[in-house]
Amino acid sequence: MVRKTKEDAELTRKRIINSARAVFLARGVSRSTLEHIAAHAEVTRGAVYWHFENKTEIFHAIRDQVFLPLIDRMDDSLTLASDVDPLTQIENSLCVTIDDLNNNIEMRQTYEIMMIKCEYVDEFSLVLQQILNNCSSITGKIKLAYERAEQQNLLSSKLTPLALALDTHLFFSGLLHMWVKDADGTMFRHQAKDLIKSHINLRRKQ
Amino acid sequence: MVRKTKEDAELTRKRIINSARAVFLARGVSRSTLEHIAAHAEVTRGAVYWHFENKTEIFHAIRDQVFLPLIDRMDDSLTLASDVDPLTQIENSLCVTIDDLNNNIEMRQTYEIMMIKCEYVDEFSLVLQQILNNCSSITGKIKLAYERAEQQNLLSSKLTPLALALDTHLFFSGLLHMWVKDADGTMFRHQAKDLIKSHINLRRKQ
DNA sequence: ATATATACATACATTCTTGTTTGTATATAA
DNA sequence: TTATATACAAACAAGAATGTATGTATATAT
Repeated sequence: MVRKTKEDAELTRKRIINSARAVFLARGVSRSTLEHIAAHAEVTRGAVYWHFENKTEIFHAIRDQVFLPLIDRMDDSLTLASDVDPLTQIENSLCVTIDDLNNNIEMRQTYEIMMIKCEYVDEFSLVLQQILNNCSSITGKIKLAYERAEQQNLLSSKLTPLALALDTHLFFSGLLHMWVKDADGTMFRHQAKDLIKSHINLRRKQ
Repeated sequence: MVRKTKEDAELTRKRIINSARAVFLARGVSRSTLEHIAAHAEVTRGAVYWHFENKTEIFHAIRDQVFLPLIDRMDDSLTLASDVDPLTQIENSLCVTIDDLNNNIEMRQTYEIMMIKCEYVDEFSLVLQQILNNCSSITGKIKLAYERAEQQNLLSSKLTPLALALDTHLFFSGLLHMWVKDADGTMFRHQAKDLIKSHINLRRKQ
């Protein structure tokens, strides 16, 4: 029972990726073997080696599946014209990400893998650079929103839009890390949106 | 040349720990073998197995060496009576941690290992719980400082001390993560203290 | 209809890594 | 002074994990 149709093969590929995500999450990337992944996908390592060169390539496939679309959406929600004020726009874009984490299992698992089930050495260390690049990109978008807020006289503080954006970005970065670590949800997950609201309210005039 | 004196043995133990830190940093915890660590310490695995049961125990030794004293100091700088105002006290305690990271190589390397060179699965997953516990402890201390600031009418906002403390903690958590990832220092390390100042200034009246 | 490339499964060889066991020189206790 | 425990080194055994090589049934192209 071999030589499937192209659609079958593509399905196998996706099953391998999904299995790898589950295995990475349960055992960590390093301790996950291609045999584990293959077994979970109900194929042999032969199939895995056919579709991927090695474990690293599977890792990147998982990452790209979640993060490539994510960046675009983050961009959109901060850049697109909107009827709400810029501060609410920032608040919403952060909340949307939290919603995504809550609703999208693949995204939640991928975040967890990237944050606490992966060691950034050797082939993985270049991912760190990508993360830093995304950060400055996102910070830039937030800064633009704060500049609009400043023009509309919505800000309470004398901080520059850049300083506000960096502070917001660091806040959200910390929130995401804690969100992931707080698996039972009692400490951060249940109040994540409230924390975002407070963070933005701190900037609002009055 | 065996059977050293007790002082020699303790020295060997410390050399193993220091070597493990270096090896963990370079190769990640998972890819570091006891042979790597032993070779770096210029001993054999026999010595490693004499002093430690396995790699996990070395990991915890490294962690304890840095984090046990750290918690106390963080406590002190926030709780002890001081002549500066509470907001400056918070600011200083955060800056001190940044100074520590800059000056204390062991601490810097340990942070880097814990944050991006370790997978929190199996035996390591209970560390996550410890981290969360530390977080709520630190947040509690910051909250107390904000309460004093509120009593002294130093705060600009209508946020509760708890909300302010959580926001500060998440900000600092994000800053530490970015500080570690920003290895060349161009993005966060060089302006870490300014970011802290801005964060606190946002809370100051006027 | 036949040839070929595809999509795997199976088998093999090699390298790591670990844990344990054994050996041993020497501080140290008695 | 002798016995014993200490602080390792060295050797051993076993299992994992990886990559590759080989086999093969069947879509698909010609």
